[in-house]
Amino acid sequence: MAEDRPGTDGGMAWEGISPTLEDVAARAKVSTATVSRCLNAPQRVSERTRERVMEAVRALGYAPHFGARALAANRTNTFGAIIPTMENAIFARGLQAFQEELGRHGITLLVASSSYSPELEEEQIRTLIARGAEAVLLIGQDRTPESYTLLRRRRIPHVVAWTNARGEGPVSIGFDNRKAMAALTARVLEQGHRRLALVSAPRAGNDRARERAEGVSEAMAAHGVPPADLVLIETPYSITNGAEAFARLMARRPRPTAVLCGNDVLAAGALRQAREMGIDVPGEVSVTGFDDIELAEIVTPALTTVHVPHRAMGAGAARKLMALRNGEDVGASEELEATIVWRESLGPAAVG
Amino acid sequence: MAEDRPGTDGGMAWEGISPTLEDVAARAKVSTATVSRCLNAPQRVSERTRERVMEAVRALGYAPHFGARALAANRTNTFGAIIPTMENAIFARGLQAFQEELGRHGITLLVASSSYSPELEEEQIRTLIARGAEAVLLIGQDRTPESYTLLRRRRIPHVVAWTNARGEGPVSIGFDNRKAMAALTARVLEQGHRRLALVSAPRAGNDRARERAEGVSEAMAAHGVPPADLVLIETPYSITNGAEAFARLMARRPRPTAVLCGNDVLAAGALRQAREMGIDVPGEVSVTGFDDIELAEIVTPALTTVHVPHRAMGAGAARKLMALRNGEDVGASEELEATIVWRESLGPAAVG
DNA sequence: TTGTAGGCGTTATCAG
DNA sequence: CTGATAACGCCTACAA
Repeated sequence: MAEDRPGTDGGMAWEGISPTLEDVAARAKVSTATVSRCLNAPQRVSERTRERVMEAVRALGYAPHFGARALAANRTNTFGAIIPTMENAIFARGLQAFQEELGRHGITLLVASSSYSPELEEEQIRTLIARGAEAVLLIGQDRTPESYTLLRRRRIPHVVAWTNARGEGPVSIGFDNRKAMAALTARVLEQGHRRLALVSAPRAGNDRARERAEGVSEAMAAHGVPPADLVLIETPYSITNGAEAFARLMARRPRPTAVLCGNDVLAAGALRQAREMGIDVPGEVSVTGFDDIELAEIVTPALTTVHVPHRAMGAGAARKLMALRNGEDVGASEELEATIVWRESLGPAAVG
Repeated sequence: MAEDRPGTDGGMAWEGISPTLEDVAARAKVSTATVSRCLNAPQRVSERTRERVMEAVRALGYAPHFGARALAANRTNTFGAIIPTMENAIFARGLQAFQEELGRHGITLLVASSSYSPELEEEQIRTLIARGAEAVLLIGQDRTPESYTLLRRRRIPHVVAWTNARGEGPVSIGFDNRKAMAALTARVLEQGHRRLALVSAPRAGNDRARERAEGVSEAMAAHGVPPADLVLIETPYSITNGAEAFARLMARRPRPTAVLCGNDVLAAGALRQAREMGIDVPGEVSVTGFDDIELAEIVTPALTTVHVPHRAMGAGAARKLMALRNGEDVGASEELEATIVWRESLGPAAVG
């Protein structure tokens, strides 16, 4: 049963191996060049031959070899994105919008995650480049200098999102984390809270976390509360970690009356722990989040948080990158607004 | 400043273009073959030359061209996975485990999402194949016949997860959706509930949803409750949809006393709506979920749900695929256990 | 241990 | 409109 090679026999080609341009050409009795044209510039081929070729393509189940195409044409129609994590939904909506916008223009997205590690991110950048990413979306500003060197050397357009970078450096599209967190903190202070705690993500290698923490201090100072009084716990984003951090905070005497969380996931964990400990939110303690993901309105009590323009950032980043790839100018960085969403988890400070 | 070409000058290479093996070879004064060996089989190169080569690699920031490598070596060390959606966390944990297991063996993962559309999935399969995926993870059993044809023709190992497929067809690793849902329904019935409702994902093209619905009917029949009495609403997985479905159910007279949801996300929506409508759960109505994602223990009341062995499926699928790719035999399909997690959202049926 | 050279599947530049 | 043919960057016998 084992035949030799498919060769140019007009019969059923041997199944089991990826057909190539040559196989299609043989079956359609044309040259490989013509097949290639049928696929890439159909209008440059006569109707009759095109039909014959397409028929052969279908019959053989032919699909062009991506690597070979990248090699020969030096283009891939592929963009890359590196996000810190896929484990929670923080980046899901933004990435979805990014993807949709690219998809509309026939561009494929390659996603990698860095686990909040600059070294890992540098590695991922290398991988994306090797795989032919023509443009790259990055989150935030903290990364190794080599990461930027790599991208610049290869002339690969890149944009940083989830942050607002003034001045030189890469083009950014995002919001001012410090300003947003300061505004939220101001609201908390206006409710009479003076003993504040912040559950932050580890700030090393995470400029968003750092800026949010700075925002808290800034607002405290502006309201005449010594920033040094802030109780700060660093812990990676996860519900469990949020719960643990909250428990530790509640063990202090005196207790903080407001617990600000670096994002909604930590805040959800804090709420779970509060319920478990029988602590009333916001009656005894207020809790706030950051991001306004769907989770924020599901939990009880619903979270007061900062609404981040996820979709706008994702779509905007896609448009900027496509423009850059096409050699157009996209101007300076773009600042979007983050707004405060007041829900039930923030209330007035208890007397005393 | 514009030089001609980098050539073999020993000085600083011209920055701005991706260096190739040849560039590295020139700088290290060896042949391209030696550089290639340094990268792929370091032990076959003398210490001295290897150092020189690696130094050149670093200096030039060289990274091998993925496409070229795939073309020449006919291997990519890349696996693919197609999941129905990235929008909610249903598949996050399983995929994470899948990825970790692959990463341990130096394999890169390409992820695509099908939006629960068999046609889109077929398209994604083509794309993954074209990009060199050497093995593919799929979710569930419903797909176009062509999808399987494509994979078989190319001899691409594939495994289906999140389901348990007996008999012929592709190897599977997962749990029995029907059995799990039947077990959960039995618990509900034992609590005295007789007016049941099911909020399911659209069953067309989704065997897991179909089997779960069948499980409900099966358990009802076994308990002497006419399956025809089941009120069924189909709606895509999302919190908002879950909330809307719940509202519609509560508008019926008589109301169902237990609302089973096809997954935790829908159930979370139902709970939100219940709170909004001032309906007590489980006092007036019981609600159950499916999946046991983190969300399930965050919501109020915490969800009674089916714990799905996400991580075990992901890791197991990775091991099976790697074995298959290496030509080993992996035996038949593997059935894992899904267990019921009893939390607060399920209680006894109100009298009357 | 190292170098030479052919080929992987595709695109693109030429002639016909 | 179609067909040769030379790249593209890398791997791998095969030779030295």
